[in-house]
Amino acid sequence: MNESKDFLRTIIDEDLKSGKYKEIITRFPPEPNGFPHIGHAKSICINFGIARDFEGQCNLRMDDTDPKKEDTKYVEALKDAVKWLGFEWNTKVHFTSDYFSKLYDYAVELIKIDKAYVDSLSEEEIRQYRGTVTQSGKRSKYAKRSVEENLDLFARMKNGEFKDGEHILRAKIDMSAANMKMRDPLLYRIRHANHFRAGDKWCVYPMYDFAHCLSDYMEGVSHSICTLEFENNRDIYNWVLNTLKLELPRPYQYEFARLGINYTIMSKRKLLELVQSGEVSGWDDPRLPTIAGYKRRGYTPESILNFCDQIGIAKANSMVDVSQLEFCIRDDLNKKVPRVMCVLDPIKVNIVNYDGCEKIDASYYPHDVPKEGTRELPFSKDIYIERDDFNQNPPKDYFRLTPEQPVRLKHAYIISFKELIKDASGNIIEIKVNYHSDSKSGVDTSGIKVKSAIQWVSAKECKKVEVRLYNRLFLVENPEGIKDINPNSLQIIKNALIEPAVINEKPDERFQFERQGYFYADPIDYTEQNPVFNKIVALKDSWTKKVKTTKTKANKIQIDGEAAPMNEEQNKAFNKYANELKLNNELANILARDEELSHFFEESLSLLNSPITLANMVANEVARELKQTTKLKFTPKQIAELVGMIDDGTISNKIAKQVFEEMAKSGENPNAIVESKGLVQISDPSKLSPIIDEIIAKNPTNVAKFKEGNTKLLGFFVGQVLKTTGGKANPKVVNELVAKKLNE
RNA sequence: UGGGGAUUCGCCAAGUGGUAAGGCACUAGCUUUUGGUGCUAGCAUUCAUAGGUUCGAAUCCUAUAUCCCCAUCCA
Repeated sequence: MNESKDFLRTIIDEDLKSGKYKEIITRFPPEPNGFPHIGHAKSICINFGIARDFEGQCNLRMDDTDPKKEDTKYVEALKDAVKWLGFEWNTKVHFTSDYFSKLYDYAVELIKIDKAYVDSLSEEEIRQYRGTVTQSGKRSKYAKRSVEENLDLFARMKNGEFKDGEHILRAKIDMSAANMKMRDPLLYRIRHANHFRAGDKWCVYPMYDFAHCLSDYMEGVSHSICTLEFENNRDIYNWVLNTLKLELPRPYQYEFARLGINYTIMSKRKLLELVQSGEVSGWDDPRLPTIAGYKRRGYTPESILNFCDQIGIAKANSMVDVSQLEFCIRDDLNKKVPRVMCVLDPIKVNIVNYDGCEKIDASYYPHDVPKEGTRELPFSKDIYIERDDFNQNPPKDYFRLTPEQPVRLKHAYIISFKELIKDASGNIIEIKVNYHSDSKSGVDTSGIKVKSAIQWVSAKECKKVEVRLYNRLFLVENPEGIKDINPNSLQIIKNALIEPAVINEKPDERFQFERQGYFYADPIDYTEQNPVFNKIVALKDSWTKKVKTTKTKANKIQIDGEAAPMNEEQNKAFNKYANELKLNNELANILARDEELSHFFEESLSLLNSPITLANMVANEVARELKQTTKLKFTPKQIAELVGMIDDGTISNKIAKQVFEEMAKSGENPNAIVESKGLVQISDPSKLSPIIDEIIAKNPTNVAKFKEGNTKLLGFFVGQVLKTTGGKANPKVVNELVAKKLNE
């Protein structure tokens, strides 16, 4: 776990501390209309992880409000994913469809308080009436229907008296709301459809915005965590719960950025397209970012969990590099799985001076993996090695077998090149070599230095296996769909050769094929007759990577637009502030452009003739408060009082900010705050000196660093002094004193 | 275009007025019978840009730029 908390956990911490909730309840609320992918895994980790961390609970809830798209098989896939990742839901799986009758009652409630109405506009008309982002919409004439009529109509909608689309239940909010989502959102639609759980019982189905918040509420959810695209829906979420006047505690919605990974597609719609088009073999195709795909490919739940932990949770749209995921699976498997030898592209090697055969005892694990286990490796005259591990005309720094360079057969002997056998067209079909009988692994007395040890299998005893190599499914970083697909994303090797122990002993399901990567015995297609291995991920490879592209950092140039021109009145004010009062242009500009601020400023100026300090206070501090609240708790007079204390040296700017905050919160007079908290600043060097000396004595390493030229540390020392004096030390004086003392 | 979000290294991401965390990637060196692993070191005088406030700004103020979301009877 990271030491630092993400923003959600920070909020929850505060809510718990403030007593807003006694227990933390979250939920993972997928719609069962597709297979879960690694983006869902992120959400699962967040919701179940938070529940675990705060000793609360997380509900698994199927958000099944659209009977047209949902299906039981997706419910099962979702349950599998949660279980596979190692989380447990509380007692049972929840379904929004279980709440249909309660939801219906809430809708009736809304109608009764005249906050919902049955609209009978056509779909097209509804769209038109909604307006656009820049133009407000207009309300349907049906919004005027009486409560009784609405109640009657809604009941008849439920009873199936109308056709799909004939009527619709809407919230009565505001057709001119700037947030489009609040323009009388749809609550219930008529659907004569069979629901996979509710059957034919219902003819009306609730919309997401109505069902979700209430389902959360009914389950006692405290924190309803969803992705960024629901930010605009938060207003409806709150509106529904508030206008129904539900008892506290109630849930609140928080949004985080969904997961994006480069070279992969995460949209459920596009994933479905890939599956249906046959571009992949199914939802569990190992090239897919679905949980089922990763599982089939051989990823471990631990690696996915770790990945989710590493990428963090934030609100900025982001695209994680696949290498981060690959790191997680390598990192996990490195500690766990046996190393074995498999030759993917075999070339025959004949050891001319070796006769007979022998069994070599070889460890499954390298020296740095603290696990035990060995197998017997048959060795004989005829073996196979990887075609790439021999090179007749090696490039510089090639470590493997060449006509001049011997190589070690991993766990066995060193061999030296003797002769090449080629066919009529010049292709190498066999390499003849000599072995060094005194170079056996572990008891090597030959003194021969080799640069590497390569994998091999004995020709007679090795087993033929099928190996499926996966490359990234897409050619481009940000794929749009089938058009970007990598035609070589799957490579099947039918005749790979593997050492016999893997097949006979089956020491594990996952292996590292030495020097190649991690592989997984396919859980479905693997048979005794035709063993199949999926490549999970390649080992890191700093050899083939040596030919690397150099990247250049382009300096981005930003073109700044211009601020809107000032009107006549603003211009007049600006000139007055800049010329008469001698404010700097920035200050004059800020005040002149904001009517509220300029009024505030002029009023305070009439009480205290200190234009510059006042202007600073108003343009910076007052402006901030104005952004956050509509009604200020303090007056221009109080500001004048506060500025007066700065001007006469009673308090420093730093204290002034502290006092200001207090004043903004309580509305108390600055004088009173300063007095009650004893905030008068300390400017007397004789009082400050001992404190500074103490801090210098306590931080010898920082003093040394400072003397070596790290002048930034001056801020550190000043900060420490301010901290120990509770902000009361006069920073200017401290600054001078510290600088003097440090330079002594 | 109205509204809502976001912007800290190639990619994630801490940080909420007092020395710019960490991970991935990358680059060296050491170790290594995996060109793996491990270890060590190196990777942001600067936080989208420009101003302002402050002894001190990634953090506060102002303006600007760029990206994302919203006009499904989907969720």
